[in-house]
Amino acid sequence: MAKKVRVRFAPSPTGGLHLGGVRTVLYNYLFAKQQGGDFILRIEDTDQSRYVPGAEEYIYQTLEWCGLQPDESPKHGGNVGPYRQSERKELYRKYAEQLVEKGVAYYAFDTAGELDEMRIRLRTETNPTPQYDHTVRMQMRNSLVLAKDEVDTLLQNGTPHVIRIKMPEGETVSFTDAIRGEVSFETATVDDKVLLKADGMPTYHLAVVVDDHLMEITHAFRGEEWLPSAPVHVLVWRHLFGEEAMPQWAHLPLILGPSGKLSKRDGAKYGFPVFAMNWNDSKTGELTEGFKEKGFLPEAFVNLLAMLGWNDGTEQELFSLEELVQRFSIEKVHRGGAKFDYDKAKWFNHEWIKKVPVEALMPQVKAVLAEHGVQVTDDAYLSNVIALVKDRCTLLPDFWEHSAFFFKAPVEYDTIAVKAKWNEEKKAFFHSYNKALYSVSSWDAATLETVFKSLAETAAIKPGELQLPFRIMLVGGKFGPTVFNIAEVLGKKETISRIDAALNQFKDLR
RNA sequence: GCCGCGUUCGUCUAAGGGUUAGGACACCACCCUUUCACGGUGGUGAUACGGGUUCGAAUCCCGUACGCGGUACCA
Repeated sequence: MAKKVRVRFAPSPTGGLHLGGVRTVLYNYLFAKQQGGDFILRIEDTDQSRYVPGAEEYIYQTLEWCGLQPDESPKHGGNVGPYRQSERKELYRKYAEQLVEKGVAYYAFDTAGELDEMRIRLRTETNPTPQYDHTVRMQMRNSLVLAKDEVDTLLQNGTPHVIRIKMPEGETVSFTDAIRGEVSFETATVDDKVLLKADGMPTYHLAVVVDDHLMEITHAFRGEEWLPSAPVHVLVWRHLFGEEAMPQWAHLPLILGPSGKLSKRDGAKYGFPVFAMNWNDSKTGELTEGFKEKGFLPEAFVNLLAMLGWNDGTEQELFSLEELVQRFSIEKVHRGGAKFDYDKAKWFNHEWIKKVPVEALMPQVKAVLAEHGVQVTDDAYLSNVIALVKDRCTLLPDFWEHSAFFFKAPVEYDTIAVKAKWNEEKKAFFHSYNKALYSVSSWDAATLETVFKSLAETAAIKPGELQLPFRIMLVGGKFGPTVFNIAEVLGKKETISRIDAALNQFKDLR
């Protein structure tokens, strides 16, 4: 029987989650749920200097907003915790030392200064960034060159040191990536990466292997930026737990901005968000806008992210999270990076606003209106309004522009537009229409239109000539849904009062 | 520099030896609508380049170019 599928998303809490990060979460989540497996959130906070307060909480909130809840995490608990690497610190050293004993890793006592010195000394035109690798390690201060008793003394004296992996020289390390197929590296081209830092914390390279093993991770999906260090991870797996126990790797393509790599700067420059939610950096005081606050629906956000680098082979583009869980396949994820297109993103949101039921939009539309000082008390009224205008809204804040007149009677009118069509006959028509409205049998768009048209006929005016003035009376300008629908939603009292008010405004028009 | 990964309309992508290279966004035109949108119909528009393999190549192989990533006691 196959092992239960377990995947993880392992961010470091250093800031907001951008598009690529959330998409990595999404693909992990989709795969786990489809396979009936577990989705684990592990916090990789091994670099204390980069830790940003609030970043972890931000991650939970983002996942919650997107509907991608982990089964296990520092917050949700689980059987293989702790899920924060800083709290697992003590457990990594023994694995690193195990590697030293096997002769595949070594102690290195070089100071930061000595490292710098080496990099400067060896720097040439054709080798601008010398690495700590097989060509230089024998010139450095480490347990490979120092006598054993000297090393022991240094260790006993608590001399600061790291543990580095000893990359073999003439070997080819290869593995199968679920997206890219067989990938291979010459070990001689990879440097002796630090596995355990001087402060006792593991680097990513050690922690990812140890934790994936201890947490029984079966599939490891991560960004393509990790591909170059994959051979290190394969080797650590081989020596610690056996390569056959290694998770199935998949390196996801990167999401690019309009000018290459996607950055916060792109967002500022091109006017679109790159983070899932607003991120307020406590260090810089800088606010980076999020998709949520920009007015995206989580359904749309998830949908557009899923389609950025994956497609099921059909022409379907609109998928709910449930459908994605059903249809997702890691093999169909693309190899190439995808440039993010904000226009397309907005299209997804528009489609989802149209698709989602009115009730689901109520709280969010209320919030939008509240920002403009409108407190909605009548839910039934709001629901009618939303039903009438939702198809016209691309982002949530658009609801204001498209429905403000339902909550505030016009104060200014597009009199220029009225003027062209205004005369005494029409004025008379509206007086009589308004009168008729008092006693109309049923207040619905169809009836209002019938009465409107029959009165127009009596007055011998083409209804079309009257609709524009009517519209302007109700909303103030040349916009909005069908005018009779507006009147229906507005209600009898309000409609009549708006006609009166407008007639009063138009009386000097000539 | 070196290592790795990529490359189909402007963008996201389909087609994985035989298709007039399909769809979506954006753009343009027309239609609908006596408002503004939505919507509908149609259009412009792509296999990076050069070799090879093959009866036949977007698809397989090699090279080149370009892009991206990595090259930290960061993840």
